[in-house]
Amino acid sequence: MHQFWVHGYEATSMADLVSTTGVGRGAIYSDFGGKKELFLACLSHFRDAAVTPAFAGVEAEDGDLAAIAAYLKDGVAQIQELGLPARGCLMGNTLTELGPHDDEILKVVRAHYGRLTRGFACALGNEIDQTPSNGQIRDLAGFLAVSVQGLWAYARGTDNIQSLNNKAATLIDLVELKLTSIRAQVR
Amino acid sequence: MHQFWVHGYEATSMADLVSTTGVGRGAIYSDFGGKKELFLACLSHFRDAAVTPAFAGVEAEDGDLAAIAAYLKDGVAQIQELGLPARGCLMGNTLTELGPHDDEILKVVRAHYGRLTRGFACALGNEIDQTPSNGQIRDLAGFLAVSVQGLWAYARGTDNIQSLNNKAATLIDLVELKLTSIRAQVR
DNA sequence: ATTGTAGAGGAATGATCGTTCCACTACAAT
DNA sequence: ATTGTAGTGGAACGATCATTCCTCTACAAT
Repeated sequence: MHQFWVHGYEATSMADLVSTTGVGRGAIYSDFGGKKELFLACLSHFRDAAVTPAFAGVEAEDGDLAAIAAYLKDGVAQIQELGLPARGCLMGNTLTELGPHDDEILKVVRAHYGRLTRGFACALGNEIDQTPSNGQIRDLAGFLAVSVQGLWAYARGTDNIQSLNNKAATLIDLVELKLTSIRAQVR
Repeated sequence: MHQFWVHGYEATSMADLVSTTGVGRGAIYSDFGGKKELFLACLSHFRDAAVTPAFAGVEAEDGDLAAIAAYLKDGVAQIQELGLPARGCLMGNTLTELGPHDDEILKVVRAHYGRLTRGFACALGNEIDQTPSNGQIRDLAGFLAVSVQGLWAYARGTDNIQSLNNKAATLIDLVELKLTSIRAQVR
């Protein structure tokens, strides 16, 4: 998975995968079928092993803005641990590289965006005691998903961890501001 | 340029470039030197022919939030004209694909992010009669650059123009809210 | 009409691509 | 000890990759 994550799909050869995983060519083809099927399996594994634990706090029943802030903060902290430049989000990287060219893969990435939006919407809904289907909440959640992906993409090109922290903090700040604005207008 | 823009660097072969441009192989190599040099020339051409005119309103002496909103609105309108899914931003696509792997290209993309941030900062500074070097303005501008790139990346995977409009409108809405908050705190 | 030159496009370079096949090894089950 | 099985890694497939070289055409300048 890491090879695809760092280098992308096209720039990763089967020889790379054999050498970095230690798994023989034959085994890869008999277990997965081919390069694309292996990649799809990596997307699933990324979803389960990387996204699910990182996003669990937001998706929790009692998720709130603090959970979203923690998700971002942990993400940036993890990037710092692993060293810059970062790998970004495999889903976001894949959307950029293969989104317009492979419907099967696009479906997976779209589902990821939907999941992010849904998770953010629930957490934001808890903040204002509204259902996540509230129009303003849905819009704000969708924007959050796009902005967060923009942040992870940006992380692939910067060597300044502080700029990442600033942008994450600014995002949370803006969302908080919007929430108080919504609360005032509801009242 | 379009070939790189749509398909990315790795997925574009010299044969593709020869057939889509109508320029002979020999001419490409004698004029540019090779694939990577041609790609760098495309990045420059993208900057001058696509970014500069689209971003001119924001970079103008009297740029303001309305100019930023117009930049986004025009961008989405152009995407709608050309049909979804969109091509995204060549700079953003390149950051994701090649950012961590080619320093020379990364330099160009970073310069683009710097340009966006600077343009946004000036326009936002005009809104609150502050210098663009104001800390809050700089942070907000940097966040704007990242969010906008996230939006163009998202455009590569959606077939719903309305969702793009919503996200762009939400971004402007949040920035406006933040500006009024800054104004209140300055007063 | 002759010359100079810029570009098109075919041929061929070695390298690498994804993929298939298969001989061989390692090891668990009986 | 024998059998069954899962996985390794080498050989080779045709296809395609970026790149170089070169021939031929088209056209402007003289």
